[in-house]
Amino acid sequence: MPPVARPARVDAVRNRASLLAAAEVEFAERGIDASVADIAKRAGVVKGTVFRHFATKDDLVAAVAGDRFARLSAIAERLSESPDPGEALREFASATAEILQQQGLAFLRAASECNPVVAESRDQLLASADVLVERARRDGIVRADVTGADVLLLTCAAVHTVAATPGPAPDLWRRYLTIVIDGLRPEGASPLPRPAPERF
Amino acid sequence: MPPVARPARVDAVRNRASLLAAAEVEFAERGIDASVADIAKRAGVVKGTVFRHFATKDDLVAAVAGDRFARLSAIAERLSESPDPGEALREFASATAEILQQQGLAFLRAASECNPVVAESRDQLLASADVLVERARRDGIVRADVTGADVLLLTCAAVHTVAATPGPAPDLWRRYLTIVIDGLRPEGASPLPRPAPERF
Amino acid sequence: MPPVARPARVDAVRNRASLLAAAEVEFAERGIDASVADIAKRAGVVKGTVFRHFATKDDLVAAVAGDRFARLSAIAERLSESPDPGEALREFASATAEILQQQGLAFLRAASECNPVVAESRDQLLASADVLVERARRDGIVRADVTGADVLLLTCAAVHTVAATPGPAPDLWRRYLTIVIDGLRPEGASPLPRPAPERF
Amino acid sequence: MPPVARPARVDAVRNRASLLAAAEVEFAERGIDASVADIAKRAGVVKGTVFRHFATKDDLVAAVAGDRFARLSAIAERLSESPDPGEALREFASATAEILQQQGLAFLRAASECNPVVAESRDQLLASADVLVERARRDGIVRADVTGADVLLLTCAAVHTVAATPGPAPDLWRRYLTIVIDGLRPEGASPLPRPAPERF
DNA sequence: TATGAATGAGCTTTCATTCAT
DNA sequence: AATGAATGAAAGCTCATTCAT
Repeated sequence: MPPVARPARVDAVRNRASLLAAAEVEFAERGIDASVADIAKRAGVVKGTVFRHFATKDDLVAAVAGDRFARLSAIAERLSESPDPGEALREFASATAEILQQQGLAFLRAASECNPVVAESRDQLLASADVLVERARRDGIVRADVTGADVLLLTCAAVHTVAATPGPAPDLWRRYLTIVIDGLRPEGASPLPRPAPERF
Repeated sequence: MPPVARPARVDAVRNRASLLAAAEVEFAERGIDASVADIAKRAGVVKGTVFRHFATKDDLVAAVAGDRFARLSAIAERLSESPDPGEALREFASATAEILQQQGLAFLRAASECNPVVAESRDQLLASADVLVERARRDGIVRADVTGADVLLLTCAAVHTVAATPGPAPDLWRRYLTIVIDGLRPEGASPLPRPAPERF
Repeated sequence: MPPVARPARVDAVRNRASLLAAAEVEFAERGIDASVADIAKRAGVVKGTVFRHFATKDDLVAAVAGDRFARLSAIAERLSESPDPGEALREFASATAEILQQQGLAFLRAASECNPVVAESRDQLLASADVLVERARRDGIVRADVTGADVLLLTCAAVHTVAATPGPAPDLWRRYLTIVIDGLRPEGASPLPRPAPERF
Repeated sequence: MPPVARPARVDAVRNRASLLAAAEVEFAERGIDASVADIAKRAGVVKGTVFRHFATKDDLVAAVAGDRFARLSAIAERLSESPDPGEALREFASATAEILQQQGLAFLRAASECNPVVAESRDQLLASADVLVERARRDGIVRADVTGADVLLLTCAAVHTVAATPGPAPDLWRRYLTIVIDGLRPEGASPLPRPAPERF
């Protein structure tokens, strides 16, 4: 029974939370190149503490990015029980776009690329998306040869246009997501030249 | 027979070409953060030589990126006299995608953002795109509320999906460009929620 | 008995002191162009450590130079209450010369030129010198048209002769300071062709 | 008898002269750190040509500095036959100051320090100064224990004050040279604490 | 002999990571 | 568990000097 034991844990938990919150903001603002020092400063701790909680910067990236993917998976799961498959798919794409736009698409991509833990979260999301697309396809709302990966990639693509535009129009993706979803309609669809990717 | 002809320094010309080629590859692979040292190494010269040919790293970026935009503008100009406006637009989008995919989209964007010369090349391209879209619109091939900026952004977006996919499928963009262009058809088009951006 | 006392990082304090000492020597020997790498090597730390203690090279310059000027101002203030104004002025000039000689005149000048904080220290010294000269003038010890700036400049000048001489005669300035101060006597003084500078 | 021989020499001579002139200006303006590239540009040649005429930058420094010392030696020699020794000494000091001020004292010092050829020119000047001082001393115009080196060093010192002053007062040295020469009068001279240096 | 490109060591500064306290 | 200093490997860029033409 150590006499001076527990309170330290409370600090640690609070610090970890502060760090994640700070990292989210910094990564969103500065991208994956945000410096550990700035994140520490925003969290109100020193640099060394960052590395106690996250052994490398990459681990911190993974924690932030993984959380986003997990959040999206949860949304997908909820929507998979919605009565209107078409609306569910549209909502899923919008929610995804919103989060991607908020956190920075480039950041999330960089994160998944070099981190297996994040990659796994992302794969889970992919599975959820497949379910939603399958339901919409059965209802004749989207063309037959479209997959969950297609929808996710196209959503990323629509979000990407925001970053490529100078002025502050954070929801410009809505314009392009509309066009893209129009492009998925079965009527008069052109044949697609390449197979859908299995992963992304 | 000029007795004091300028030999034009064969090696200098070769080095400049090597540097541009190396920079293209490095920028494509590593993005705009590719280091001058790596570019020099790939070109088979020392760092100092890079700075003889391009006074700053930014000048090198501009040379690579500017060239790509110029190439695209030339293509657009040629296509603007094609008899089939719909086919011309599709070809333009494909050519654009091909070059964007090859060079690295993120790099080109970063280059235009912090380099006024590159930005100008890009603006010229935008003007050319507007002409092509205008012709296609008059033919009823694309919906009325779509602009050159829209088409360029959507093409970038389609290309972006390649970078977001792991396996080596360099022309995956063809799949998504098809979907996107399908989405531009006038028939049954959903209303677009945000105005088109003026610049990009 | 504070349970969480600040150890004050003994090694950090030692490193900071080593750095200042090393910088003093290097700046004295090589002038303001002494490299940060050499200073670090002499202090027995790595380059990065220098920048932890002094964010820029300029800050290090300012720390070394500012300290010297502050030391001189303190001496001037003490001497301004001495009962013998003539002796006080001579002592001030000697003390100034000693410090200037030790630190390297060119370095101190360069430091004041490009660093506002150092410039302020120097201006304060100028004010102190004016007080001492004013008192000596009232006692008829120096000619009427001489100012604090004159005395400081002439002291710098006397010190400068040491640097201009090859052999190791670090206090050669004493010889020339004597001549210069003799030149300030009121008796038989030649008219001075240019006004005294306001600053230096 | 080479058929295409001489004209080249004319070019070479002209280039050498241009280089010396350009170096004078650049060294005066930027000090000894003036870059070879800038000197070449001002002279209208390329960098490589500089090194054909002067094997190292140091040699170029030596050529410029040596010329100045030679010019001063010539003046001293002429003045050593003047009927008024006091006036001759004053004129010599003024001429010296003028040239030192024009060329940059720090530059000339740096030049003599690391270049034996310049050092020799300087030694010759020292001998000339000794003659002038000896004559003035015999006339009772300067104190007995003063040497040519003293006068040169004090002249340098007076000039040094110009560089140490911010505003553009290029002949401020006249003020301090007056004070310094007043300080050399035999009447009421304080004893000098250190022997005169043999070289400088 | 002149050219101007290539070289390579040097500079200040940044940053992820390690480690003594 | 937290601190904050030390580390060392980058980075972009400059410049005296060498060398092929």
